[in-house]
Amino acid sequence: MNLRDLARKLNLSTATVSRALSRPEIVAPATRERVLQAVRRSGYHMNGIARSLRTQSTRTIGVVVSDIRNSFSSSIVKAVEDVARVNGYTVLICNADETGQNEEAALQLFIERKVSGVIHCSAGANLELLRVLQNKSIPLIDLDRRSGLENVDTVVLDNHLGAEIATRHLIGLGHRRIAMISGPMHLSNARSRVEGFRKTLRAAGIPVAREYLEFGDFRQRSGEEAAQKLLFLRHPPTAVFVANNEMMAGALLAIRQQKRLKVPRNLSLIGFDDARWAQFADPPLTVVSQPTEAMGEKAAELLLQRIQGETAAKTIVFKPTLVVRRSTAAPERSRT
Amino acid sequence: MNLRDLARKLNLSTATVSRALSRPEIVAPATRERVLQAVRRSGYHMNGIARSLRTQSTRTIGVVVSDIRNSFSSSIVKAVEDVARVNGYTVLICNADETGQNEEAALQLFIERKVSGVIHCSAGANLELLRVLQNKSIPLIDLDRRSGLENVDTVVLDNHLGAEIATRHLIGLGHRRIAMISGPMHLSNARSRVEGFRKTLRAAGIPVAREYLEFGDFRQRSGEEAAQKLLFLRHPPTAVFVANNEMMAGALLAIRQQKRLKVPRNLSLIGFDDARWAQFADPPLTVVSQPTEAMGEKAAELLLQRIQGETAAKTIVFKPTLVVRRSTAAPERSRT
DNA sequence: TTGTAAGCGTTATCAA
DNA sequence: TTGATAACGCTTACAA
Repeated sequence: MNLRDLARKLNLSTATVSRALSRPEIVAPATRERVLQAVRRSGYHMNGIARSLRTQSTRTIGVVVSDIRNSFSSSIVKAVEDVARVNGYTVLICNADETGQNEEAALQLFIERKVSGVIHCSAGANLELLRVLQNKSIPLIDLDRRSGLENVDTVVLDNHLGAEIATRHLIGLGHRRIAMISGPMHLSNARSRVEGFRKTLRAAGIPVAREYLEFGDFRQRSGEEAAQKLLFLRHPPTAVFVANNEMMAGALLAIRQQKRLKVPRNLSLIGFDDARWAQFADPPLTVVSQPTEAMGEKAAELLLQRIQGETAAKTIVFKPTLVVRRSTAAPERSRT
Repeated sequence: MNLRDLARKLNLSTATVSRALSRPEIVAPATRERVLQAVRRSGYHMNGIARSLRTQSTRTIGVVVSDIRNSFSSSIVKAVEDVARVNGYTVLICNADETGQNEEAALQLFIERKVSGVIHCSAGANLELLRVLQNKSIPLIDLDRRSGLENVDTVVLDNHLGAEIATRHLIGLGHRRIAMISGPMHLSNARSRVEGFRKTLRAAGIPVAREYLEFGDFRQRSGEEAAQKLLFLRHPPTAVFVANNEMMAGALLAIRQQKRLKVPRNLSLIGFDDARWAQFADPPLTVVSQPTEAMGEKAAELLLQRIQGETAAKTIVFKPTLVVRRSTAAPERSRT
């Protein structure tokens, strides 16, 4: 059942039926009703593919998230979908699973599927492919992680500040042996967090020991391994700043294996991103919180503006806040 | 840049170029190479919309999840996407956010977008719309929750058994005042869990008090409210079985507000679905675990088979397991 | 207000 | 092995 069949049944032209459905106001009320009734009765459904081909518009926005199982991504997806929905757009979601290759596959897909715009959290995809999108003038938003592309709308957290807040909190508590479990340095957010960490330590006159800086890949497993190394150091740190929530889960796992080790008594722990479980954890986690949903919303809004013709590339930077719970405390006297 | 342009540039017909790209083996090696090179050079990308229109196939599978922020959904999405990818399919995800209306909107969208098949976790959508899909012979899988449709592929957990396991665990510990926070009764999984709970209590000769059965909507907030009611009962329960992880988060919030109340000393708590955070919670949560990823994979595989012509509707039932952690214990002597 | 007909970018049929 | 051409189902000039 397509428009033609419907038109034939009603003794109308396909043009009229099409108009009755897409722009009802320009068709005579009587015929409009006739068409609408026939649609209901016959169970006709528009072929969106055909329409998209004809109008050269899919009203779809492609989203690549870095890791769909990370609650950060869920929040982003939810926020984006919500604003897309009210604007009559739909969302095509792909999971990069923290690998640039998957991200590239997703972008490739978006090109073929002719999405109206793309929101993407870089997992390290090649810039060339992103340039292709730009050349095809597919609006693009960098979210959470800067791709390195010039002249692109960007929605990020002030990661440097986030790391600074975390580090200062630890220093303020009296820690001097402070370690960090960072994300991979090819990601902008990881870089900023490391930088904020380093600068803050230096500003406080605390040397940044090489062995106190571990690099993971923002996934649980790497957090576990990094924590393990840190714990077995000759002079283990008294506090660890973990740069994302997945790695924090891993770190918790590693720490739990050392029966003797109690957080925060023997080790303070501060995380990045206030996942819902952070407050339920044992102990409740002190974290740097980011306004995840707001970031997702903003990205979607920016993208929609771009799609509607806005040309100036904006960069929006959100501010993190410190949420003090019970995983951080002053270091033990005995160990200092 | 489209096929025609490319063909012109190469002095070939569009037909040949098309073939060189879609079925390279039926075109002369020399021309094939020529085409492939031109594609690389010119940065040509297939128009998937046009192809879909022509071939009447989108190779897209639509997924409606009940609540994208629930980690259960993330796992499903990840699993489905993974098997879709290796089979050359892509995934269109929609979030029902536990409301039938959103679910219906998603299904409507899937019809228009001509998805090859649908996996859906019912949030209570009208059966009529699902029948429309069936009439259009769009393969459909019920996942986690039975829609009530007859003759449909189904992938579910043995929820009755899950509730039985949970309840028996509590009874075995010595509890007799056992409450349950259930999901909404219009969802099949909620119904089965309540049924399993009731039957197990009855079998143990424990009366099922009306005020010990609270109904939420599978979201955090409702879990919090339900727990609150339970806690303020004249004779509060000594154990609570919470029917999903979101409501468990809410219950934890409510319980935490009663400073005096310690889990499991004064109250045992058992959850449903072993979300990653359950093991990090304070105390680590005893839960009924379901093989979430396996369920998602199976659903995707079943759907793919259906798309490829399989006609028999299968029902796959996965088995839950008990994961005992530290949120359950024998009831206090003094309160019994 | 409605109808005619072209065209969106592919693939598939048939003929060369 | 390749080419000419007709679809796929819609929207939109333009004409009536």
